[in-house]
This record gives sequence, C-alpha cells and structure tokens, in this order.
Amino acid sequence: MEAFKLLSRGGAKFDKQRFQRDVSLFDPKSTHPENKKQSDGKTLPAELDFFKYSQNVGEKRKTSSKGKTEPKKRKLESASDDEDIQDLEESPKSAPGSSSSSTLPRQRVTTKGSNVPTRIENFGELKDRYNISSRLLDNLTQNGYIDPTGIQSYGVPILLESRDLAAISPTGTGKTLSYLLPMFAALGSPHPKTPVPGSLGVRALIIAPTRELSHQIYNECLKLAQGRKWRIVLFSKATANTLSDRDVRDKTDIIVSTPLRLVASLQSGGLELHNVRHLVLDEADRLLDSEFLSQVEEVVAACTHTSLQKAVFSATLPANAENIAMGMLRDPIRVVVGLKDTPLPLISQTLTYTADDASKLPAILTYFSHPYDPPVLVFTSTQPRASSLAGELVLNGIPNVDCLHAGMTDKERGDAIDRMRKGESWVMISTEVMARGMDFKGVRQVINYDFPTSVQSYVHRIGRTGRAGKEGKAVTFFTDQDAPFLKLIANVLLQSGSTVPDWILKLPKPSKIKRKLMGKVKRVEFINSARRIGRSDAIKKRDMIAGSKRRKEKAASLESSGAVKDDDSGDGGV
DNA sequence: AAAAAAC
Repeated sequence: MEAFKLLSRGGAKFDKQRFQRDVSLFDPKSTHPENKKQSDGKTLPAELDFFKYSQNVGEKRKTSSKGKTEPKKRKLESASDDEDIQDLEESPKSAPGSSSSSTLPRQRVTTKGSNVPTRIENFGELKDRYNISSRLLDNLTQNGYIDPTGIQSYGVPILLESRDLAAISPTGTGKTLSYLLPMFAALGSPHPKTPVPGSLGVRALIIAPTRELSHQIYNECLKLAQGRKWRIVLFSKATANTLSDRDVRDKTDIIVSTPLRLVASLQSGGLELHNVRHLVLDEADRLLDSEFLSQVEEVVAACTHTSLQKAVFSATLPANAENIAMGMLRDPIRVVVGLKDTPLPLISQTLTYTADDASKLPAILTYFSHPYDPPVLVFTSTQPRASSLAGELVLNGIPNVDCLHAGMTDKERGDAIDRMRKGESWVMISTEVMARGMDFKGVRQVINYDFPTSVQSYVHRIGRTGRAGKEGKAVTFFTDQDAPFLKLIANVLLQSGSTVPDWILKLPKPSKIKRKLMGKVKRVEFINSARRIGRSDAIKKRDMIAGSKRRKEKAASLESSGAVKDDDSGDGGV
C-alpha cells in the first residue's frame, strides 16, 4: 500500500502541486520588491520561473505569503503520506567565528514518509541520541566537519534509525558524509579478529558510477576510520583477487565499488553479499539509468540479509529513476534539500553563443586570454574531443593543461587526478566521467565546451564548482545545433538565480515531433525563432545567421568530399 | 536525444 502511494506520485501533476507550495514558501521575500513580471527575464525570481515548465499555472502563482507557517494544511491535499516542509532560512548561529569562506547557505528541506526522525542541530547530539562513539565524532571535527549541512542533519538520524532513504541534495552539500557517518556508527566496530559464525562477510556496500568517485568515497571512509582497524576495500582489478581469499573476505567491513566490478565478482563466485546490512547507491539516478540498471539490480538481489538498509543519494532524480528507486526501498523516507535538479545559487551561470563548432576554440582561447581562476574544469562531449582540445590548448600556450577521460589507462587517470588534487593542473579537460560527485576543492570555474546532453548532466557538471559554500562560475557554450535543448538549460539557470537573455527565453520549447525531425529541421527552426525576436537583438540574430551560413558551406564541402553519410539512403541499417 | 562509463 505504502509502496503504491509512493510510486503513484511520480507524475507531472504531483510535481506541479509541490512546486506551487514551494512558491508560497518563497513568497515572503517577494513582499517588498513590487511585482516581478514574467516578461522581464532579469528580475524574475528564479523560483517562480519554474512554472514555465508547465502550462496552466498562471492562476495559482500568486498564493499569499502565509504558506511558510501552514505546511500541514497542504499536506492533506497532496497525499496521505506525511509530508513536512522545514524552512531553514536562518543562518547558522555558529557561523561567525568559523571560516567565513565555507558557510553553506541554508535551504528549504522537504521530507516525506512515515515517522520521520527529528533532525540534528549539531553532531554532538548524536552522542546522546544514538550513543555514537567519541572517536567517530573526533574524526569528524579533525577532518573539518563542524556543523551538519541540511542533508546531514536530516539524513544521519534517518539512517541511524535503520530507515531506508532517498536523499536529494544539491552538489557539494555533503551527501557522502550523510551516509558514511551513520554507516560507521551502525557497524560499531571492525570485524573481530576471531570471526563470529553467522556474521561473516562484507557488512556495508557503497556503489558509485565511476572509479574516480569510488576512490574519493574510499578516501572519505579512511578519514572516518582513523584510529580503528576497519577493513575497507576499494574494489578494483587488484583487490578482486585478494577478496577471493575467504579469510580476507570474511573480515571486510565496507566495500566501495563500481557496479560492473561487483557483478564480475559475483558471477565468478568470488564474492558473497549475504551479510551486507547497509547498501548505498551514490549518484543513484546515474546508477539506475538503462546502462547500469541491470548490473545494479543484480548486486541488490545478491544482498539477501533480512535487515538490509538501502539508501539512494543524488543531486538529481528524474521521475523514472525515482520510481525505480522507491520500488527498491522499504517504507522509505524521501528528503529533498533545495529544489530538485537545480544548481546552487552560488554558482553564477552564463550561456555563451558560439555559432558553430569551429568557433568554439577561438572562444575558449579568448576566455583564457583574460584573467581566470585556476583550476578550470572544461567538459567535452566525447573522449577524442577532450584529447584534441587539450592538445589545441597546449599548442596555443595555455599552461598546465590536463586531460582525463575513461579511454585513458588507470594509471593515466590516477595521475591526472593526483595533479588535480595537488593543484598542478590549471585547466582540466574531461568528459562526463568527471561530471558527478568529484570534489576538487579549488575549482572556481567550469566551462561546458560542448553542450550537456541533459539537464542532469548540466547540473552535475557545473556542480564541480560552488562546493561547500564557496562561490563558483559556470560558462556554457552553445551553437545552432544545441538550439533544441537551449531553453531547457536556460530554465535551469533561471531557477537557480542566474540571468538569461530575453531572446533565449522566447525560443519555442521544441515539441517531440520537432525533435524527431531534428537532423535537418532544427537549424531552420532556430533561425526562424531568432527572427521573431525584437530588433534589439539584431546583432545576435545576424551572428547566428552568419554562423549558419558558415556551417552550411562547410557541410556542403564535406558532403562533396563524401565525408558525410546520408541517412536517407534507406538501407534500413538503423 | 545521445555519449560515456562500468570489466
């Protein structure tokens, strides 16, 4: 019954209602500035503009400012599950003395589920409430964790009370610690020297989509493990062999791994997961998308312990991924910090028009000819493009350029990460492999050299900056080809408080049919819609058309040289 | 919608 309710609220209707509530929560702020007109892209409050995502929302937008005090009423109208909205708008009292640079802005927190445990105000409470060891708390403070972030203050008690959890919290807000701390607390102590029959084998498992992220999580584990003989294994080619040694395997406390590595070990019979009590999917939506799903399901199925606790974490969780996740969890609690699929406002975002692919290199060189804050993280769409861009930048005299993608060897990847961590890389060119979870503290600027292929990708990529309360800057190049998805990303900018030129907002939202026809139609669509914009944007329009001409000429020359394959050939290969 | 990543 419970599960059914949870599953049934993934639709658009539910979301719409939920965001109407969000608006009323934000409303108090909008009392002093007069009316914010939707037509004015510059002053529109980001949170209101979310409604551009859906139609028929005009009526309810101006709900009065009483919302903040009356979440309970709305609770009843939306769903019968408990839903609670906590406004954590006030700044933390302990902040003044501590390092001013890393004060994370408080964000609204929404919880949903039965009997949600009370949040903690500080880590010290954990000692009284859950009898957490002093050593573990010491390890926290020694590693610079002073005050719990939003997701930590809610997530830690939930997990400590053995509940399943779906946690959605923006990039750089401390999700890793939210699951590691309760995990260590619940495990209590490392496997005893003389194993207890019946409790042999791995007790906790953390899955992440990339090796680099697994490694980073492993490092975080080591921080919390200081002073005790926890056996924590970063699963890789090398450790797979040692773990087939029964003696080692039986005494392992925590495994951190990518999915396929686990599947391989399960299938070879070298790994058993029947004693796993805590399972975490980090970057859950990525792990639950089509390429990873069957692998993850196999691993989950192998965790057969009756008191298995499952938790999923991400900054983004599209409806389909959420449905799958909720189906896996048992009487789950869902916690959302801030707005789902939305970057932190402290990342200032801009969209930069580069007519076509050929114009991107000059554009990025121009960017680097101005002062910039290294390290800069640059994203490309493919591995070859990452390598060649790195090469081009080196040729053009940009210092300390680095490259990282999954086509490189493990050693090359590791070395690149090391240089990044040491601050030796000033410009890091990479693919989607770096988009999620990676925490390079110094990154102040992200450049999307190639347009991201989804809102989720965008949110995660730019989330490599603006972490732990620091400010960040994100620049996204777009070409004529990217037009169909430009508005999608533009709306994300608006939601998170960045400004978008009016002419982009006036672009039509591409219909599904149009997208299908994309190959040939889209450029024309874009130019046409550009024509509809006002005279004030005449220059941009001209640029776009010029860019389009260049592209056409190039395409023609390519076509005549036989380099472009014709998809109308009708041989049915696709 | 489409590439990347996982061994």
